[in-house]
Amino acid sequence: MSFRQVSSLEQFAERLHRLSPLSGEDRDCLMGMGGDIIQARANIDIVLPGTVTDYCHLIVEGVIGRFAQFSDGKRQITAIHIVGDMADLRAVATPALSPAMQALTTSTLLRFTTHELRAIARSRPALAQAFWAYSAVDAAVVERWAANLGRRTASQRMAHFLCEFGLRMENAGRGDRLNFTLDLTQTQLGEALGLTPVHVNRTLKAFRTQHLVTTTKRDFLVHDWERLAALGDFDRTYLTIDEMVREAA
Amino acid sequence: MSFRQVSSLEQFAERLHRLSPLSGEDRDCLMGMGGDIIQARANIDIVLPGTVTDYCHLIVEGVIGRFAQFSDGKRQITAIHIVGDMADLRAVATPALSPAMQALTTSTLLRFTTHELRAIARSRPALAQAFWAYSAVDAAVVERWAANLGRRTASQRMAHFLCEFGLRMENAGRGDRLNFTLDLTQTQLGEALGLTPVHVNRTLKAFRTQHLVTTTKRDFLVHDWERLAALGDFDRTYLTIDEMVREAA
DNA sequence: CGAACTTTTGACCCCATTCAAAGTAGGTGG
DNA sequence: CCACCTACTTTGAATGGGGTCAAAAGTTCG
Repeated sequence: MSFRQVSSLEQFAERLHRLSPLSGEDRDCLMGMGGDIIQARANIDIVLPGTVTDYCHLIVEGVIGRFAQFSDGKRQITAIHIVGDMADLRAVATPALSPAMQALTTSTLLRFTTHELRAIARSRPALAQAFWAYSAVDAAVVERWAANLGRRTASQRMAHFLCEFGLRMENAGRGDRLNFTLDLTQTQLGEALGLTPVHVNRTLKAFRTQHLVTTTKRDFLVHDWERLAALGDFDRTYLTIDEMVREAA
Repeated sequence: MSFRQVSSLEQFAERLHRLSPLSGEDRDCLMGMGGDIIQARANIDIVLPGTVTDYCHLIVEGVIGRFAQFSDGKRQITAIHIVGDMADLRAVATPALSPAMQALTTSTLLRFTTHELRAIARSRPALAQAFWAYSAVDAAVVERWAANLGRRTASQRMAHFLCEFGLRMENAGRGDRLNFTLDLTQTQLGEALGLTPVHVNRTLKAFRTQHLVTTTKRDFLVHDWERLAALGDFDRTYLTIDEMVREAA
């Protein structure tokens, strides 16, 4: 495996460990998994809607989106994943429920079989526990996002999204919450926010004129995090859960 | 324990078993759990937003809603639970992430400690596996709902909701998909659908004049399931996963 | 039988969509 | 290096779905 692949797998292991302590052996067991490398250009579907796959996907490079598709062809992106995320770990628990996924930028993934993951979960209870906890955090993020989609205006959704994405990029070691690359087209952003591309554009423009953020190409510079977080009603708790979980344990 | 309490716990055990086979002993272990009885009238919060609880809640009677609350006080209901549902099982994996919950009607709950559930999950891998699968199904339902909130019109959301709720009532043995009681106020319905009470009313009125459904008080009678499902882009797959999971295994 | 919720309806407004077109890269081949 | 193509961003004008405000008509229950 290349450095990048090992490194993203290590990130995943580290995240699991923070959620639920793993022994050195548990960790070795994870790192010893055999996976296939998958490359995908932007807008390529990695898992088609309605498909049952026997794989889980770890993001090595790029941005990928989980989505639902409607009969009119429209898509709603329900989760965004970046380096170090295992995008569809819950498929280990219920293979019939693997979500549809799409590469949003040129991406590299490491693909593992649900079979292998289930096997190591069976043999190592600490890993099983950590996997479940990881899925639970993912579910909480989606739930929070559902709330945003239901009740909030375009700028509130955008603000929340920028806060969340910035923090996650920071956690993944790709810039910080005030300065990161959000390499999506405005159409893709619209599919995540439940807005039309046109309105995404207008919303961003408003943010710029209010001096909330500056964008050069797709690099975002946040000028006033407090104001952005207030606007988006952003509560960092649900993202920094790793720490809370440890305290509670 | 009363008949009702035992019966709802059995429903929960049965559901787990369909997701991931349990032995008789696993089942006994579940049925042997000690829980507190909780009663709550409509609109009472069972778990306050932002609270960390050490409990999981099984619905014995009534309808309860999981929700997120915003700083302006508005709420978005992210999941609805009825008899036999364990509403916040994922709290076993991550106690810090127990969602806020509210009784939507007068309800009876059976409350278990996450500690006890975690203990039996640790001692019985089959149960741990089943718990994870149960949480995964819950997450898939929430994800589907997020998609609806993001991209669909009021009538599409309503149609989808009625289809889903009807099927779940049928599965729980409370009427069937064409004929069930949806005992929520239109305000509560609005909080689930991301709509104002006024617009919920108008949407229901439209359904009535189109002869999609009839409502007497809060009893719903669906006249044309096919049309309702088509309107809501309802895909039953994600709810009848129990069967699919068994085929895949 | 009155007080407090609900459901229903009407009138008006606004946020976001739709439709349309111009401007701006980025990339490819001649 | 320019011409051209395709994809993305930006802006304008008109439309509409759902929100807001307000009030009346049912219900439920003490």
